[in-house]
Amino acid sequence: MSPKLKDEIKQGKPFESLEAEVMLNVARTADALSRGGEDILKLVGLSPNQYNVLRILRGAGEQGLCCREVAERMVTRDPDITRLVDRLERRSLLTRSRDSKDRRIITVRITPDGLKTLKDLDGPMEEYNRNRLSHMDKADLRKLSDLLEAAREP
Amino acid sequence: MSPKLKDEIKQGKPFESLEAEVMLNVARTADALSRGGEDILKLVGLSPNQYNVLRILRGAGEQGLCCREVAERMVTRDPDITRLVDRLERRSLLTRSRDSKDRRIITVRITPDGLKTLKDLDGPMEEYNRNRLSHMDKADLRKLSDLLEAAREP
DNA sequence: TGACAACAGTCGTTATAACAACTAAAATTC
DNA sequence: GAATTTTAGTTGTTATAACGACTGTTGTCA
Repeated sequence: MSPKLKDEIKQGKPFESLEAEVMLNVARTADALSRGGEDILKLVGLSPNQYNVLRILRGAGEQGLCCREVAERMVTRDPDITRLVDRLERRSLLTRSRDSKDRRIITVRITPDGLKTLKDLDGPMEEYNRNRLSHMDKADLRKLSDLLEAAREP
Repeated sequence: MSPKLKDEIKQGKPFESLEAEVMLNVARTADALSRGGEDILKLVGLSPNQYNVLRILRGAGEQGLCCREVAERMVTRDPDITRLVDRLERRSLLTRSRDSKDRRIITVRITPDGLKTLKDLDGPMEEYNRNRLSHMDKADLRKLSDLLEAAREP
């Protein structure tokens, strides 16, 4: 049975269109692929969004970023950066400091504790990523990645 | 600049691997594509999961489904079907009834109100799906859909 | 048949997401 | 340069998601 037909049966009705099929498959696949990573994050008590913020801050380095910049770089939007940052600050994984020039701005920086937490996760996460997709060859992975970027373009 | 390099800069660090890049792109794309649909659902006060349950029940027809079956067919997992169904029942979009043979089972069925709600959404949702992906040709959409299914296979 | 395992669903609790109104500071405009 | 708009972030509230323990029912098997 074709994979498409299998999904039609699962879903209980045929796809309205190819576009709808893609929409559904993107959502399904995102959910399926994210599970393993989330399980790893649970071991250290981080949500996917918290992990994402820490990685963004690691990338930003010592100068840190303001809340708005963090929000813009997130994989999935989060309308409540304030409290997301709150929780990480409480756990000493990052620091907040008010900018002296523009006093509206709060600069957020990762701490050594935050860096250590990420470092502990790097290996397991990368291993999971590789294993989870090890059944696909490089060419298909490259193609998939490019098509995904194209899909969200406009 | 290549799309890949652009993402590296956005993310603040290079990808560890092609697999990690795919993981990230699936998540990013799922988020980006889902926004428009969620906006449409907000107009009638449904969450994506609630909408998904109603569509599953429409597909199931008059015989309905038990909670476990609904959960299995969902696009994204939801560990709390009970209260998801609670909310829809309170709004008279579905009904619950206990199976007389196996008294553990609760059968869930969509109501005329539920069907009407879905019917009102069909047009706008399908239009959004088509528009959102209208910049891609059919061959690429087909390829993308197939690669996504392959990715979540094992 | 009586103990035990498996299953279907519920419920209590905590944490997080979503929505909207709000404060404070800086930039614009007239 | 006072009034307005924009920007950055916070906070209050409600709804939903996540986690785990729990109840009632059926199936299994010694």
